[in-house]
Parts: sequence; C-alpha cells; structure tokens
Amino acid sequence: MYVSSEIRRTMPLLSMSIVMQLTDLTARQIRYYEEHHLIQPHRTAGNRRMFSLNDVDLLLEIKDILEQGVNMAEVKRVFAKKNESATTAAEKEISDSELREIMREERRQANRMQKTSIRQGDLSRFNHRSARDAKR
Amino acid sequence: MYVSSEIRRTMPLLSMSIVMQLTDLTARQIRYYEEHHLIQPHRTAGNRRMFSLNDVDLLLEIKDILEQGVNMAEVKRVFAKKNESATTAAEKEISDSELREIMREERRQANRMQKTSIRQGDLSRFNHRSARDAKR
DNA sequence: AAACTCATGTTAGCTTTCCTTACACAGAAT
DNA sequence: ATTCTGTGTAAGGAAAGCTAACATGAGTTT
Repeated sequence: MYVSSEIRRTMPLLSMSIVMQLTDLTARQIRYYEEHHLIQPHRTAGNRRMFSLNDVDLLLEIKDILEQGVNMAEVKRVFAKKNESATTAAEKEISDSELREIMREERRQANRMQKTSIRQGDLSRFNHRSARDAKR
Repeated sequence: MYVSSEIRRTMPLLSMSIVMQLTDLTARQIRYYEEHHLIQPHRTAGNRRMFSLNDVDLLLEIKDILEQGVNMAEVKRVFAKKNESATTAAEKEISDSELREIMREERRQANRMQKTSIRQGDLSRFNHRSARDAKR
C-alpha cells in the first residue's frame, strides 16, 4: 500500500548505477543513447541523471534492438514510428510483435529506398526468432 | 512490461535522496530508524544505503506512528508484534485498522505494566481519530 | 530545579558516485 | 584508404552519501 501503489512509471527514482545494473548497459552507453534523444532522464539540482521505470524499459528495448544488429539511426526511426502510432492511435503500449512488425516494415522500406539504412550485420534473426520469442 | 513487471518490493533500488523525497523524512531520521533496527537497507560496495519499496513503506508507517506522539520503543513493539502475527498467521499484510488496534492494545498493556513505556504526549488522538482516519 | 532521555539538527572530514570533456579504437560503410 | 559509429577509458571536478561527534529543545525523572 502507501507509496508503492503511487509509484508512477514516469517518476525519476533510479540512479545511474541502478539503471546500469537493471539494464546491463554501461554508463557510456546510456549517456550515448540520451545524447541521441532516445531517453530524456530527469536531472537533480546537482545535475545527476534520474531515471524512471519507463526509461529502463526503453533502454532494454534499445539494447534488444541494437543487439539484433541494427544501428542507432534505425532505432531512432523505430522509436519515432512507435511514438507516432501510439499518439495518433491514442495507444500507450505496443507489443513486441507489433514492434517487430514495424521494424520489418522499416527494413523493407530502407531496402527499397537506398539500402543505406541498415548496417551492421543482417536482420535474419527478425524473421526466424522462435527461440528468442519463446523467452518473452 | 520488461523490467517494471519484475520489480520486486524488496529490490534495493532507491538512493537516500529519493527516499527522503518519497517519505519527507530527513537523512538523519532515516539513519536513526535504521540504527534502531526498524529498517535494514542494503549497502552498495561503496557503503551507500539502497532502499526498497518495502523500506519506503516501513518508513512511512514509522513516520505515521511517530507523528501520533508515540515513541520509538513503542514503534519497535508495534513492529515486532506485526511481524509476529504476520509470520505465525502466515499473513503478509496488515491493515491500518489492525495496526491501530494492536497499538491500542499495546498502550493498554503498557499502562497496566509500568506506565513507563509511553512518553512524549498523550495518545488521545488514537481514540478520536475521525479527522485523520478520513484522510486514509 | 537539576539531571537525564529522546529524537532530531548540524557540522566536519572523508569516500563514493556521477558529471563533462576529450581522446582512442575496432569494425563497418563509403 | 578514409570516414563513420558505437563504445572504452582517463582526467578533473562536483554532488551526494557516510560516520562520528556535539548541540538542543521538549518531556521525564529524581
């Protein structure tokens, strides 16, 4: 009861070290993703970053996507599209399958357009993810 | 999804400054309550306290009880009894009303025993708490 | 009244954590 | 071959946290 029930996913409660533990990312990586506007952690009066649970989830998604061999530019596009569809459709959440579908579409478009959008390895895992899907 | 669903109430995620904000207690107070074994926050490798959501709830309860004009010794007894009844009866949670009942009983016993247990003001508010009760 | 207890405030000195900035580097893209 | 990208790492400084110690006001005991 009490506080825990009032914890909002957007409340900046978590310090850098905790987020590093939760996400298994380095501080360098987290700051880099912020630099690219993928997250916007709050700042304390003393300029320290404070993260929300939402931020942690975002970081985990970023990590997950990057590990698939997608580059930052693409991650940004995926997130932009995700926000777009979320706001236009007034949806707050998006499922993993939806996310993968969006990325699949992104990939198709990028391939058609100029094939410069996707680098760093192939995306074959996105089309046969039975093993990974089972884990989620 | 992802992390937030895995957040356990016992995970030490929160720093001192955040807990101060959440509870509106001073660092001095929080450390003092720990000194009296009312909470046992984790420690980082660098000796910093890290609090769980459970700790925050406990602190809020402590604060609430102390604000009624009860002293620490009594708070300890209340908590001891609470733990006892929780473990023996295999109950995890205790309602506010139950808590107040326990404290009422405590007070009666203490008065009978040696009347040294309760100091610092009277407990009259416990018997006519209509205004405060309405807030919870 | 004097001495004591309790819960909290405050200060000092020190350690840990976090910040920014800058440079380095390996692998991929051009 | 050169450039771009994502990450590592180091330096110097500042914020936040720690312990220990003394201070204090309200209530209690002697």
